[in-house]
Amino acid sequence: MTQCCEHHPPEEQLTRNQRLVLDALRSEDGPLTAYNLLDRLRDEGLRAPPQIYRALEKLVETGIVHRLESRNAFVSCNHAHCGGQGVLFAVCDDCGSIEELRTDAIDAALRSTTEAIGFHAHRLAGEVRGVCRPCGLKKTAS
Amino acid sequence: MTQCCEHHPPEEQLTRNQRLVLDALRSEDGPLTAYNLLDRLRDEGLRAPPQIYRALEKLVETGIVHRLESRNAFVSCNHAHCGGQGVLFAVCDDCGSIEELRTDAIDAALRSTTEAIGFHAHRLAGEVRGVCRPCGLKKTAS
DNA sequence: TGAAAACTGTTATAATATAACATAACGGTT
DNA sequence: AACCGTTATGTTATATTATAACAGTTTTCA
Ligand SMILES: [Zn+2]
Ligand SMILES: [Zn+2]
Ligand SMILES: [Zn+2]
Ligand SMILES: [Zn+2]
Repeated sequence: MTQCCEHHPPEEQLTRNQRLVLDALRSEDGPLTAYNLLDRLRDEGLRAPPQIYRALEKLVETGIVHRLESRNAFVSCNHAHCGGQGVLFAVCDDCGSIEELRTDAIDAALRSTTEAIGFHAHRLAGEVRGVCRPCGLKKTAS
Repeated sequence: MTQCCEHHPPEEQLTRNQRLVLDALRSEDGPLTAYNLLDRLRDEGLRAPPQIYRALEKLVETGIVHRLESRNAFVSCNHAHCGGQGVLFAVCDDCGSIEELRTDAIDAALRSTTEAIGFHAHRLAGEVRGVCRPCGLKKTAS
């Protein structure tokens, strides 16, 4: 969370804009788009898209924040991603909720798949569509 | 390729615009963006983005074409995806080449990961970043 | 045949992201 | 302190990606 290993720069080194963006993402439990963030941070002096995108770029690079590709949105992460594990979201087709999964169980299978074609895998990024537990229960109830 | 099972509508049923877009994608070995396609198909009478996006929507829905999220681009597929297997691309960080992988080997691990949280998974969509075989060989050579 | 559904063409606009440039703050060296 | 390279910032303008909305046409099929 704070600093799990030598790979991650400590959060204290974040710049003002990076910190503002990160805090905004943390204070939200779902994903936010760059323009959502811009709206929320205008009062703090962030007025133009590049300011947001630059902060996001750095945060994503260090793995504190992930980009949710299918929605052009960003979420803060409280996993570690130390050894270079992947980033995988479970996205509910019914309610749109998302949850980040650990890829540990998948990594071995993934590796064998890529090795078969001589591809040297670094990390997986993906999304699983499906139905979350609450939505599943609602369905069987009805 | 043509029709592998009852899930896929036969390609003969594609409309003119869908066929034009599909053929354009097939004639290219890499991914194309919607606007790339628009440029290539202007002479065939496709002049506006919605015409391209609508065709793509249908093609992606039926699984003949995939969307490469990290690039906002589209690629034709020659796998089957019958049982609802996922869509997974290996993307080379060095040369940008892409290759579609089968997800069979990782489906089980994925399932156990999602079941652990009560999520009922339908299908995976993702990308593995890494280094492709040719680029790997170039590196060790140098 | 005749209504519903799907596809088409078109214009306009929304939403997402980056280029380019000028300035300011930071960090280490002399 | 003065210097210099690097990184971060603010700003304007623009590029890129995607959809809304509407009118007309074709296809499907009861
Ligand atoms: Zn994470
Ligand atoms: Zn749900
Ligand atoms: Zn495929
Ligand atoms: Zn390569």
